[in-house]
Parts: sequence; C-alpha cells; structure tokens
Amino acid sequence: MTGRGPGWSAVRDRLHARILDRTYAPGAKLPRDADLADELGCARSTVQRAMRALDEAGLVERRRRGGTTVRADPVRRATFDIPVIRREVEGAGHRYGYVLRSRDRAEPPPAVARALGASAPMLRVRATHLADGRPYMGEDRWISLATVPEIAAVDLAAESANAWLVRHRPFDRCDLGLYASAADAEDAAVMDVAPGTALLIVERATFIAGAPITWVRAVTAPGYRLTATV
Amino acid sequence: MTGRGPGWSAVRDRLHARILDRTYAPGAKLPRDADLADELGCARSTVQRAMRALDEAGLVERRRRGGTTVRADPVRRATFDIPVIRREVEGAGHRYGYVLRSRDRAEPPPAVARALGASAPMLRVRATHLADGRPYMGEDRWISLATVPEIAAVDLAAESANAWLVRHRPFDRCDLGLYASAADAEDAAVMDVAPGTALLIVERATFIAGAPITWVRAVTAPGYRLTATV
DNA sequence: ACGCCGAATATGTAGCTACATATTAAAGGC
DNA sequence: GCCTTTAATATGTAGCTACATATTCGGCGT
Repeated sequence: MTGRGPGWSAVRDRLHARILDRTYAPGAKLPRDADLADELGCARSTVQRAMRALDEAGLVERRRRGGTTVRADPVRRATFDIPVIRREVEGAGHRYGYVLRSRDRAEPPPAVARALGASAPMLRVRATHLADGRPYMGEDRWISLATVPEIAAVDLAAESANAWLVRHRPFDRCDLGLYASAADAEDAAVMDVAPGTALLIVERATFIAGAPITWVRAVTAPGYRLTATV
Repeated sequence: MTGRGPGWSAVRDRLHARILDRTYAPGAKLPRDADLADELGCARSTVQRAMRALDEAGLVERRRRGGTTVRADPVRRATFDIPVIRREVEGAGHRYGYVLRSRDRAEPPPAVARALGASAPMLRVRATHLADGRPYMGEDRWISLATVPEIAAVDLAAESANAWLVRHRPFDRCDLGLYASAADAEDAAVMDVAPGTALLIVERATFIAGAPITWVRAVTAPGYRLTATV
C-alpha cells in the first residue's frame, strides 16, 4: 500500500548485506535505530523487528544505550531438527518396529546421576527401534521414578518409553550431546554390527520445572547422519 | 507501571504451561489471539509476540485465518553453537596451532561437486588445527575459485583458510552434516590415532548469494563432542 | 452431493505514542 | 587524575489503529 515503507524482512536483508560487504565491519557500531529508520524510510519499530532477527542469528549484539555492534566473532548457530524416531523411519518409507530388551529398577551409574542431578533408584529401560526389521537406534534409558512414578505401571513392551514420555511428560529443558564411539560388545550386539564399528551417539537429559525426567544414550545405525541448514 | 498488562514473556510462559499440562493438548486449536488477550488482560500484539516465540520453539503452528494449533509431533530443535576452532581451543585453556599440509588446484570429486553445485577446478586445501601441539581437527577443504578467486594469492601456511574466509567471504547459507566414521589410513595419520578409531565428522558447505564458497570435511579428535541445551 | 466462488475471519504487519530500562558519558569534587 | 553521581541516551516494550493476506467456511448452482 502506498505510504508504507519497506517491510521488516527487507530491512533485515539490507542490513545483513551491509554486514556481509563490510560496510559495517566486525566490531563496528551501527547507526542508531532511529537514524536507520529515517534513512531506510520506515518506522523505528520496523528496524527493531529486523534487528531482533539479526540478533537471533548471532550476527549483531544489542545493548540499551550502548547501541548495536556487529559481532567480531560471529557465533555460528546450527539448528538441527531432532525428529521423533518413528516419524523419521516412516518418513523415509521404512516400516517402523520397536523391541523392549529389558526393564529394571536400579540405582543410576554416577555419570547419569550427575547429568540428572539425582541418585535415587530409577527405571532402566533398554530398547531398540527398528527400520524394516533392522536395528536403527538402540537406547539405554534411565527414568526418574520420583518425577514420573506412573511410568512404573506402563507397558513398555507395547509402547516406547519415549513415545509415552512425549505424550505424558513433556520437558521444558533438554541437554544434548553428540559424539562418535566405537561399538563395544553390547552396542555391537544391539545394533547387529561388528565390534569397533564407528557409531554416532546422541545423549539427552530432559527436565521439567527443574526436576529430572529421563536420561538416554541413543546409539544410531552406521551411516546415520544429522543435517541442518543455517 | 499501573495500567499495563503482563509482558510478552509472561504470556509465553503462561501459554507454554498450558501446553505442558495439556490444557491445550497436541493437535488442539488454541483460542484466537484476541480472545487470549482479553482473558490475560493484555494487547493482541503482546499475545502475538508471545506466540511468535512459541512458534519459533516449534511448539505451535500458526496460520492466517486457520488459527493456532499445538503441534501434534513437536519438532525438537537443538541449536548448537559452532565456534571458531581457534576460539574453542584457546577457550579451553590450550595453545592453538595450525599446519598447512597441502594445497592443490584440482577438479572436485563428484560428492563435493554435487554438494556445491559446481564442478570447475577448485583450490583443495588440507590442514590440521592443533591443541597443545596435538591434532584437534583435521580438515579437507575445497574452495571455489570462481566465487573466491583471490584465495589463490593468500598465504595459507600463515593463516587457515577458514579464518581468511570468515573475514573476507562470509556466507549467507550453510549446509551441515554430522556423522561417525572409522578412521581410514589417511584420517588415522592426520589425527595420529589408530586406524579404525571412531571419529565425529562435521561436513559443511557454505554459499553466498547462491554461489558456492567452500566445502569442508572436518575430522575431530577422539572424544570430541558437540553439546546444546534446548 | 459436489464443486466453485466469494465473503468472512484470524493472523501478520506498518507505524505511531508513551513509557521503561540498561548503559554510557559527562560533570563535579577530592 | 580518579572516583562518584547524575543525567542523557539508545534500545526494549505495551498498546493501539489501520491495513494486508492467507485461509477457511458457507452459500449457491448444477
């Protein structure tokens, strides 16, 4: 509509281009929001909306009174979508399967107790997710019986602990770790690979309102890869 | 100040709590923004600001006229900060080092050509980043001479290609892949580990304005892990 | 009953005022 | 010259109007 200036995304792109071509060099201070608004022919709130996007992308740093500066060492943020395993398997056109290998009530090992900040006995669940009948992801999971007592009554042979928790105990915080590991005898048996095979491991700890929910070490099939686009 | 309703972050938290306690169950439609504003005693734009945050977190899905729904399968987004290697090494209290192993002008292999969408001869650079004199990350990199012709004149023994590119050719798009690999003879020699050792591999392709900049396969030291908190 | 079209609707956005607040810089005293 | 205090400043936010637009649903015709 006539009379309206450029949109917030057009402003973001203009400013991003100036960062890329070094009109605004790393470490440099940008003009005040109000001055940019005058120059670009839009409102200060439009500039602010654009700047928030650049801030979230890790390109600039904003301070009240202090103004806006281009980050000298831009932090590169890669966002990976971590899908529900079943959705991932079926989305790739495979048949999903699930096998409960064991469930016990036991004291968590020190590393798990540290990660969750709890050491009371927990429910330990070992299970395998299958794609077309072959191991796709093996998981070794500890679930807090203090936070999720009702898990004790769930038939985890019929439904994966993860699927149950997603529906009954969503988390508000999750700690993630990714690393490579050579399959030991147990991993090798679970994933049906030769011992020593290089596997990607995803470790996850989830919490709700500061209370621990679950800790899980997921072993992925050989060739498994996580992808993202920044 | 009196007369002002709750802030956008308080609204976001209220709505998030209702998603978590299943007042709004997965797949359910949320009340209209205007109705929520009336109920919570704030402006519609405040509700919108809160909703945008929930949308970005992958918890809800917004459509004009269609309203807001709770995602039935919440996509779990994990954002990893991928630091500059030098900063990572020095930040951990180690001494950073860099060694250029080779540089050649060659035709990229098919997988690289596909990832970059280009097949003209490129500059191939193999280098190692060190922490306290030991291999920390080994990289095998292809740089487009069409997009970055000036790299041909850069002394890559004195400065890593990555450091140079960050300053002179920032990207506006980056494709990332993470996977585990058993060290072959070359990886083993580069990283000074036994062949077959499980290593985390980070593959990255960057672009500017649709043109390819570089493709790199980075081999990390044993024990290297990426972490994130959602 | 089905398909198409148009109106209604719910969210998205531009811009504005007024107020809030974190931060910076200048002034004054020692 | 240094330290403290205070005022100024640049960004952050709440709320509002008006307009934009993607989507949905109802009505009408066949």
